[in-house]
Amino acid sequence: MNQGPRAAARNRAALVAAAREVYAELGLDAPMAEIARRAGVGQGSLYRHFPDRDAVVATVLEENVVQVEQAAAAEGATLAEVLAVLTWHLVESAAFIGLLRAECATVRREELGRAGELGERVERALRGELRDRGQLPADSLMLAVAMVSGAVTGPTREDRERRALEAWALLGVEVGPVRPFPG
Amino acid sequence: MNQGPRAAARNRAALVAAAREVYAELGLDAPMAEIARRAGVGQGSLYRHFPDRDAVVATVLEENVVQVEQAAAAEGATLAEVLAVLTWHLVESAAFIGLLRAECATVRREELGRAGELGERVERALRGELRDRGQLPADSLMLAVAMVSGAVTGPTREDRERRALEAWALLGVEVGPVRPFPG
Amino acid sequence: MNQGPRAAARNRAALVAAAREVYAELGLDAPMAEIARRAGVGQGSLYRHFPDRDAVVATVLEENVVQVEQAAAAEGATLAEVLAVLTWHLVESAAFIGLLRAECATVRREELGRAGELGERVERALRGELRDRGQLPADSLMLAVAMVSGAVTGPTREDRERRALEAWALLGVEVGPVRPFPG
Amino acid sequence: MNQGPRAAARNRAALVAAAREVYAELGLDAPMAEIARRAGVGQGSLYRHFPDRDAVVATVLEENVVQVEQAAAAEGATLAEVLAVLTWHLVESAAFIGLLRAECATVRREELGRAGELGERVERALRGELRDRGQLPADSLMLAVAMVSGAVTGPTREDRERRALEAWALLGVEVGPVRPFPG
DNA sequence: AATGAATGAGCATTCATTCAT
DNA sequence: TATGAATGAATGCTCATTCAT
Repeated sequence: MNQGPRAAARNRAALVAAAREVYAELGLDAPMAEIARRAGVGQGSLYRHFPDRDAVVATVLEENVVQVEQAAAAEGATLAEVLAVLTWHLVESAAFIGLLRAECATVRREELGRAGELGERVERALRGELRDRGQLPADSLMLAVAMVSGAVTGPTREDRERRALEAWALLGVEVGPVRPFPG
Repeated sequence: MNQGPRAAARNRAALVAAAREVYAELGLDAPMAEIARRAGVGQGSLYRHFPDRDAVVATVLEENVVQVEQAAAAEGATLAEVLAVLTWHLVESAAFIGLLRAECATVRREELGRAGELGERVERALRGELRDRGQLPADSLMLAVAMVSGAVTGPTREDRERRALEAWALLGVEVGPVRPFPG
Repeated sequence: MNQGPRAAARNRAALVAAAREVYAELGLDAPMAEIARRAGVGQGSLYRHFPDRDAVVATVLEENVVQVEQAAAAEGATLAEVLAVLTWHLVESAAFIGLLRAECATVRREELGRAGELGERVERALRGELRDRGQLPADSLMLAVAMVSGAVTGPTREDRERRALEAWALLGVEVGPVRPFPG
Repeated sequence: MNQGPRAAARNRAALVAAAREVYAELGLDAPMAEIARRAGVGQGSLYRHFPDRDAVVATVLEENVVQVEQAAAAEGATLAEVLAVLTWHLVESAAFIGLLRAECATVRREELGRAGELGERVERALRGELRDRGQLPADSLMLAVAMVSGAVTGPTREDRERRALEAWALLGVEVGPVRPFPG
């Protein structure tokens, strides 16, 4: 089963994918063992790739954040499009919801580790899109994002997407078709 | 340290207060032992007063919900006033935030036990206030509450209250002075 | 609810009866609280009447033993009759089974406390009956009793009685109609 | 103290041996921690090897049962020889006594988990030996085993073996020299 | 004498993390 | 580098026993 060094990158990717799944299903305090199991690697390998639990969470969030940044950096991106990507990640990833709500939350702060930094990167990405097009005052944008994050609950993907869109509508903010980046 | 049976009611109250504090600081899955310790009683006493963890959570939430219901039932109550009471509890109680966000959440539902019922009681209380005065479509009210719940983060009481009020403002909903019930 | 000193004897009797029931249903390590509850008295009263768990067990067993002794002391008692009373108690009382099996058992000795003494009293009662009538060598009688005790299992009273009688039959020992003393 | 994965099989064996000892000394509801301690491993390791308490009990009993089955399956086995092996295990293992007595006991059944199945396997093994040679009616064989189980008490191995043999003698059943299988 | 609350040790079980292989 | 066993510190909960009333 040990496929040697060549498998290292593959294993890491499998771990991140497994972690994303597991966090979505069981929440952010899911057992580490479950992540390793679902990635098909030993627990030791998990800890070789990530020093501790926070590092896994941060890596999962990193991917969410990077996609939002990429969407924002894309040629001719509109705020509606960037928010659509952000919304897609909210719907998919319980961890991402936590990030955007809990940036400075009093609760479970410790579990989010580098959350502050990641939250700021989301904010920067959105601010860039906001120039001159604001449907919302710039300072309110992250608040709106937190509010939508609060609304994204429900057992199925569809429930969560519907609620997210209703929430944006209630804020009077237009959002493009919800999708990952690149589409 | 044993102050005898006379202290029973006092102990129960201390446990609820301690639980509220602990939930605010450590989240809803805080150790039971911490609640007992902070209330200054043995763990056994905690379990005498509450059969299990859910009962403690439910009791804490019950108090939040009852105040909202009372505010709604008060003579001449307006929606703004009821939302003000609800907002006060959001600001004070991490558990209450969880209740209003997670009513149908996919994750950790089990930790909220009777949450569904409590969430419905809040909804009923608010719907009663909404007749003929709706600044929001009735169906959107609970969604709006969830959104504001999502916004209520921050290390201090003041942070959280400010963010809550900004969130209501962003939704265009008027809210009275944030306070418990009765004032 | 406190009916004063006059109720003391009544309470004690209720506790013994409750203990007998509880031991039959839940085994000898049933919670003390369950006994008090079923007797309708506070736990404190249980501990006023009995210094500790062993004392309760011993008292329950005492009553079993006394009936066997009385049956043996009765005018014109036959071994078959005495064994019938003993068998009745085996069928009714899980604790009594334990006593007769575990007199010197390596297991759970501690729970039986005065068991040795009680076991000897049963033996003396039976030996008295054995004179000149022995279907069994005298030394084997207590062994036979232990063997029958081992056979008395089953979910219902009827199951247990049937098995007890089959066991005596297998040993070639005649037993009268199974009944308490006095009938 | 951690001797690494190589010790896994050794640890498992140590756990089973420790469990057997502990059950013999303290009964089937002995603390799990005691088993781990006596095996010289952490509690976590115990739970790695066995998912829960029942699994430990079942494993201990499984070994007893398997030896009886093997003795029965051996070329030219006689009932006396099979019962000799069964008797050896009764003398050694308090858990095995419990199994054979409690197959349908009303009390603590739950602690035996798969006991029913194991008890049936013993019965099948014995029935196979019984054909055409019956000193006992077939239906009485398991009752006789239960009876002997009831007789096997006493602080030392020698006490228990002597009482077991006396019990079989009282039933008129011939038993070979008490020994494990293979001898 | 009765009550029932309080206590705190004890137990099964889980899980993050370390480590020998 | 990968593995998965070992570890031991929590954690929820139970229960015998004590004690203020």
